[in-house]
Formats: sequence, structure tokens, C-alpha cells
Amino acid sequence: MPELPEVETVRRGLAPHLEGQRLVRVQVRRAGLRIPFPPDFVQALTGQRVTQLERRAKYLLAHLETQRTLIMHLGMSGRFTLTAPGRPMAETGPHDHVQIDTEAGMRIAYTDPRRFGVMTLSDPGAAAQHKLLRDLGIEPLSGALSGPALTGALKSRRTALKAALLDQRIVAGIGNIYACEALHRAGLSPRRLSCTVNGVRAARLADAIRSVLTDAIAAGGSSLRDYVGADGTLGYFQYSFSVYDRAATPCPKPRCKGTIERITQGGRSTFYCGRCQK
DNA sequence: CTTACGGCCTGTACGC
DNA sequence: TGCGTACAGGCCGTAA
Repeated sequence: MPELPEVETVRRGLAPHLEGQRLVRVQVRRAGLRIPFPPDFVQALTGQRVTQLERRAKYLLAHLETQRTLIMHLGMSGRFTLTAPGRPMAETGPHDHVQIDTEAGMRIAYTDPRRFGVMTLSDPGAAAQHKLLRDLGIEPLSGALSGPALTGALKSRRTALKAALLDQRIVAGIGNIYACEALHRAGLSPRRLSCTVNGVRAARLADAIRSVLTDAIAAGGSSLRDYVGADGTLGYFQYSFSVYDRAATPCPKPRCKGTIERITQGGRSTFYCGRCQK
């Protein structure tokens, strides 16, 4: 489900209810998600105060007073729902795996039918060195994303450009939707060999990645199927897709007479215009 | 070392 | 209606 814009939208929804708050009760309803919870998971969280809720790539990082960090990933189908004090509690469903109650009485429930998500804890002060985070590449909205930085990251890769954009070690936070959309904005073919992207093409790609992610965040992310923001509102960037899931429709680029095609790369669907993406 | 592929798990949409 | 198949926003381990 969620790529960087959706995770950032969730972060913005959760932050006011987590930052500065003490976690008074933590319940887990199974032994883990994609990976098991650490043995001391509940104990290490209970009674702790969250100092800051940060996002790195598609990960949410809740930093605790103990200097440990709750590392969270939504996988494909992960979702948070908030229930304010005094509001009727939603009935617990079979895919509600974690519940966290804050001292303000807010209940934060994590639901994830496919269980591809992750919740785990870092060692004190060592979140950035955690195995899940240490190999992540350029953070696209940090200012580190530039044409030369992309050129450097892509020059040794002998894969299709689309596959390289999905590799979190190169640019972190892009998923299937925004890879397709960024390549269309940049006018670059998803099939192009990664190492051929340099100079003006790399600069265009850096701009396209930044702009598509920024636009999507401004729209509250993309709501497909079951994705909703933390406050239950729906993002609407899906109405702005140029290529994703738009096979056989006309290319929206002005004066381009192409038609959007769907191909398979690395087992994933790629949507692009063969006319204006070279 | 790099790259390609299957698997993880469940839900949904679609064709017959 | 029921069943089988394909596919879904991600990532990892293994094989080549």
C-alpha cells in the first residue's frame, strides 16, 4: 500500500497524538507481523514517552525517552486508526494486531490484513544503524536528491531504470506508483538502462521524483482500496495519476499522442507512454 | 559482488 | 452462486 507520501500523511495524522505522549497501555494480539516482535516489545513501550515521530523513507520512527526507537513499516496493507476518548471503540477485527493507548486516552490501532508490515525496536541511540534502516538510500525530500547524486547512485547499476527506482538502497521511499509517475514526468523510459541516466536526464529525474512526491503529500497521498489516513480521511492523489493503472488511455502530456501501456518488470506492473518516455 | 525470482499473507475483482 | 485465477501500494532470502 503505502509509499512515501502515504507514510508522511500518516505521520502527520499521528504526530499530534503521539509526540510528548506517554504510552500507558500496549497490547499485541499475535507474535509478530512480517518479523516477530522483540521479546520485550510490550514492556519496552509501556509507560514510555514518545519524544518525536519521524519518517525515514517508508518507515515511521517513534523515538522514545529511553533513546530506543519504535520502528514501524506499513507493508502493503498496514493502517492506523485513531479512536478519541469518549468515542465508541471500533470492534476489534481479526487483523487488528497492535493497540496502543496514550495517556490522553487516544487509542491507536494497527491493522494489517497481509501482515507485511513491521513493528520492532532499535537499541538505545542506534536507530540509524538498525538493519532495516542502515542501507536506505537518498531521502528524496531532504535536499540530498540531485541530478549528480542520482547519477552517482545509478551509474554502476545494470538494471532497468524502473527497477532501480524501486531499490530502496538508491532512493528510499519510492514504490510502484510513484516510480511510474516520476518516470513519466521526467520523460524517461522505465526500460532504459540505469547507468545511462546522467546529466540533464538525471536532473530531470531528480526534479520529477521530488515534485511527484511533494504533490502527492499535498493531496494527502493516494487512496486505493483500503488506504486511509490516520484521521480516516481519504487522500486524492489517485485522481492525478498520469500513467498508473491507466493502460489504454491517452497520454495526458500536452501534444503527446501516445497511449499508456502496461508491461511487467520484475514481476510488477509498469505503466508508461512509449511515445514521450525515452 | 550484482541481479532475478519466488515467497510471504489476505482480500478483491473478474471470467466461466 | 460458486470456483478458480490473477493481481495488489513491499520486502527479503536464495539462487544464479
